[in-house]
Amino acid sequence: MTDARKARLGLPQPNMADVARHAGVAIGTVSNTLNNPEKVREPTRRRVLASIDALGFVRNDAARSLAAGSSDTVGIVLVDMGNSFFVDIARGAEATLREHGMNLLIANSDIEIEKQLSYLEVFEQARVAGILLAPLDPHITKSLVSKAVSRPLVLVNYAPEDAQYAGVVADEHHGGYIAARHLIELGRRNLVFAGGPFQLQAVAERLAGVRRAVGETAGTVLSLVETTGMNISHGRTAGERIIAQEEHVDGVVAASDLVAIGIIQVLEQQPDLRIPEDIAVVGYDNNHFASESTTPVTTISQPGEEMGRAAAELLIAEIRGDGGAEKRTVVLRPHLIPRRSTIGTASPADLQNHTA
Amino acid sequence: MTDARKARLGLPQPNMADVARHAGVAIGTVSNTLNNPEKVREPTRRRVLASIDALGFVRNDAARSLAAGSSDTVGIVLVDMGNSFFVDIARGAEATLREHGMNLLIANSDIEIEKQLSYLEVFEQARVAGILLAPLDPHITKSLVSKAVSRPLVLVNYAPEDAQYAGVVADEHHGGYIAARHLIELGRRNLVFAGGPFQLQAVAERLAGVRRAVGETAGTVLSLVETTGMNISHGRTAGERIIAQEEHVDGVVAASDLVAIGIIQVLEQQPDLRIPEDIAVVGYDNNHFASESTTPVTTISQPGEEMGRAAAELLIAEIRGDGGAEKRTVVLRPHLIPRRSTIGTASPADLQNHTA
DNA sequence: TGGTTCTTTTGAAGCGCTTCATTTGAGGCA
DNA sequence: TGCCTCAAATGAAGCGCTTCAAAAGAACCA
Repeated sequence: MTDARKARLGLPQPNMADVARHAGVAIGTVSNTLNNPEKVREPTRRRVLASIDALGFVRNDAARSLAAGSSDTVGIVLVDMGNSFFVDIARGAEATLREHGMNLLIANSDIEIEKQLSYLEVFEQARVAGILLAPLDPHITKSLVSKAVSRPLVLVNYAPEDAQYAGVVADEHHGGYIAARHLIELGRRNLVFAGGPFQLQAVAERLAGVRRAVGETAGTVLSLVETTGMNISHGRTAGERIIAQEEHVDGVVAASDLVAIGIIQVLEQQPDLRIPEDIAVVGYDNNHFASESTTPVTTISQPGEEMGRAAAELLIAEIRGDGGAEKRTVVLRPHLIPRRSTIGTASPADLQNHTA
Repeated sequence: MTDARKARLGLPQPNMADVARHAGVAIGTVSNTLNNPEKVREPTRRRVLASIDALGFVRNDAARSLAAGSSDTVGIVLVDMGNSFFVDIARGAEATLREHGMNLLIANSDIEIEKQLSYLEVFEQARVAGILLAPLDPHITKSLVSKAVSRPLVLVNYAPEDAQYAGVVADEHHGGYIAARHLIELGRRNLVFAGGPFQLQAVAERLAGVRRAVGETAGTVLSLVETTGMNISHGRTAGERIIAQEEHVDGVVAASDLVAIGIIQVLEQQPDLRIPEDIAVVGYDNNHFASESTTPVTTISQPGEEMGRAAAELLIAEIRGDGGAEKRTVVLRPHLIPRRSTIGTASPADLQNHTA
């Protein structure tokens, strides 16, 4: 059977015993050459490595992790691979894991809870070293997580109340704050916050941040335009409501880039309104097309990559850490990316890097 | 050591022997219950399943694939997770694999050859059942592939000349053809093909398709605007060249949506030019923002998901197939998605589904 | 009841690796 | 030379599963 497989693969698929024989050493020495090179004398090591090369040996990870009781692969379950935010998280996590000699395997659950569970189980079966979970909806997640996972796990983009798991989240409040600050610093005093529904936690927090900034500067007023969703058509609706407003609005904080784009599309059709001279718009999320649209949109960039990195760090600590270290929740700050929709054709250089 | 691990995980992590003991059967019976249920008598099976549930047993995949000599997981190496085309491929592959009870693990290589190699090796070490490789640049890939992979492998979006591997590709020629046909059917006779550089194979093929369509209809002329790249700024440059052209152009086939958007941005600034009445524009790739821009862009949609599905089918056949079945290359056709940039505000219903 | 056939269950033999107690051998010192 | 020490190398014992030849049971007929 095995021979049949070998034949089909066309290659002998040598194992450690073959390497050991070829190099004239014991099997344990081959293992040490690979895993504890400092325990093997230089010439011996050389010989073993040469044999590995000669035979084209690739160590069998299944056997390795079976024997060792653990693997050096981490799994991440992403809710939506179509969303660049999650892709950034994966990228960040991967970079950090790589620095620690570990690998990242990605599973795409496409918002379907069932798949999310199924992949959690795949990782569980594979006995991965740890799991990163980037859920979309907190509620759904909650029940998920406690299920079936008996492995180090870190939550990304979701703050667990029960300190059972470590987590990494973005500081939405701060994002709203710096968006509004940016407008205020540009001299705008009549602001609108557009997006919704407000009961979405992220939206609520962004709004709170905006409110704080508005409250800090006397003479600034804020009105709200609540939408039922966060895509372009919702943005258009919001735009029309903004135009219809009695007072002259000179600054808009949109809860997403799509909403911002929709608003801009409507505003641009008004012959007497110029962006940003008459009205400046800030979006949120740094979607690809926020920078690609006719009027590039100033936006709040989620710290996706940093979140991924931080999550990986936490996970590694948890994997290494013997026993129950406290489960921390790391909060990372988004930053502002100034573009034409607020600063016009001015050089963005002097406004760049509002990372703090 | 193992006990320490168990303790740290907080759960006993029972194995098959535990289950067998608990159910009062032999270990082989537990295995059969899971893998060959038809070989186990109903009551016995029930008892075993009950025990599995009671103990919270999760089978160890490392041991499983070590013993069985193969796993039921397939790996895919994506060059660019930020590109929705590749994400679609992964989605399609995943769907098909799932129907066959297999799982898909995604590795993101971010255009870095080194990472691509490294993940190929990870999959190799993990002894995955097979590998899907979706490279970006054919040249790079060629050397890559033959290296280090002794496992069923299917190439997506790259047609291997040497029939060493099966592959799935999109029919670029057809894409160019239907883009031009669409314009011709709308009565346009003075076309431009914009994009480049022309030595990119995909661009060359799309252009060939356009040429064929133009050649088929008497009275239709085609001029070329070659760009040095395929993003929005290249599109703007192309747009200016189109405006400068002496003859009146009434239809444009752009080699990418970004180029199309750039062109549209320039054209829209001409006061006397209306889109699509005076000039219609077709893009390519169905990028997200092609549909989201102010003037939604008619585009050729790559059959990403179908390609993923087809690739998975091929791979499964190869995994199952004993011995060297011929390595096929499946060619899939893209289809047209009509939007405002060519059909204006007309209902797209009667133009939809130009899938053939 | 005994014999025959077919179904179900059993459990030992690996799969290829890591681990670690043990052995080997080199080097230093008297 | 002999003895001791410490570094290097050894190889047997698992890790948890699948497999499969063999044993046990069930079902049937004479």
